[in-house]
Amino acid sequence: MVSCPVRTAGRENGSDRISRDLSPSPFFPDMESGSFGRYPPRAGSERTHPVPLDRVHAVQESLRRRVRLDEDWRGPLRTVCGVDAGYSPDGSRIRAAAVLLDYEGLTTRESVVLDDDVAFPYIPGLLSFREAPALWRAVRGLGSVPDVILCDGQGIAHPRGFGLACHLGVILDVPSVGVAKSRLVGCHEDPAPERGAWVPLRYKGKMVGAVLRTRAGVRPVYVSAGHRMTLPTAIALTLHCAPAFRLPETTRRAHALAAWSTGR
DNA sequence: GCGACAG
DNA sequence: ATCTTGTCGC
Repeated sequence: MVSCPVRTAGRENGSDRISRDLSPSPFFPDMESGSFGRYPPRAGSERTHPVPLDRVHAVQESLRRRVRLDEDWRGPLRTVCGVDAGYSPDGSRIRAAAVLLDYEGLTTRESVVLDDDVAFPYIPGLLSFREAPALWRAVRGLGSVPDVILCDGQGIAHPRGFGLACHLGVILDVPSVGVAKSRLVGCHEDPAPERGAWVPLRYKGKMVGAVLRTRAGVRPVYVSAGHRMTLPTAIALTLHCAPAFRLPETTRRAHALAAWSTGR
């Protein structure tokens, strides 16, 4: 892949902000960047195309066929990547952050932060079309390919079995896990109050994920496999990455970098 | 028709 | 997601 000039900026948290290869994602053939306009529409008379749900759903169904729900570890995990997105106050710009941590110790190795125009509205079930393009660029800007990516959103616990974690995992072909803060679909009981307790998240008669307690007495998180992943491994990874707080360190650090109020 | 609805 | 400080409780 052709790489753009290496750009380094900022030094917040002592983290690198290196951005390589800022090319746009090629995974939206029918919907090149801007085909829906920018969101929200700029004051004046900028037109935004209505989202053709049938076509977008078709793209999800198509990509869903590439999801693999088995593991493919090439040895022990060495790195875990956290990704998250934040928005400008007026909602017109999206900031994507990718942070690479050492799996053991969870120390930060490097991070990439970049901004882009928002080109898709927020629609439950279509979050990945709004955030994946920018997150994809951020992850590809890292100096090395992560062994696994933890996403702030659902994996297969999704209306069409293709949440943000699946989308990112597939287009990057990297194992991924979805760790969402709230439920999108499915039913479940309350997991026991202790850390590590979990109950199945069921949807349409299938177990699509787990409602996992990462911290005693605190609201659980919704874990589901994204790509090249199994639920047991997803749960173990989540617990490993969330040793002290409700959310995984991966997500917490990516969030700190992507939050608009902080940073730039 | 009436809710629900990742971030 | 974002607008926003202190405050009640373990």
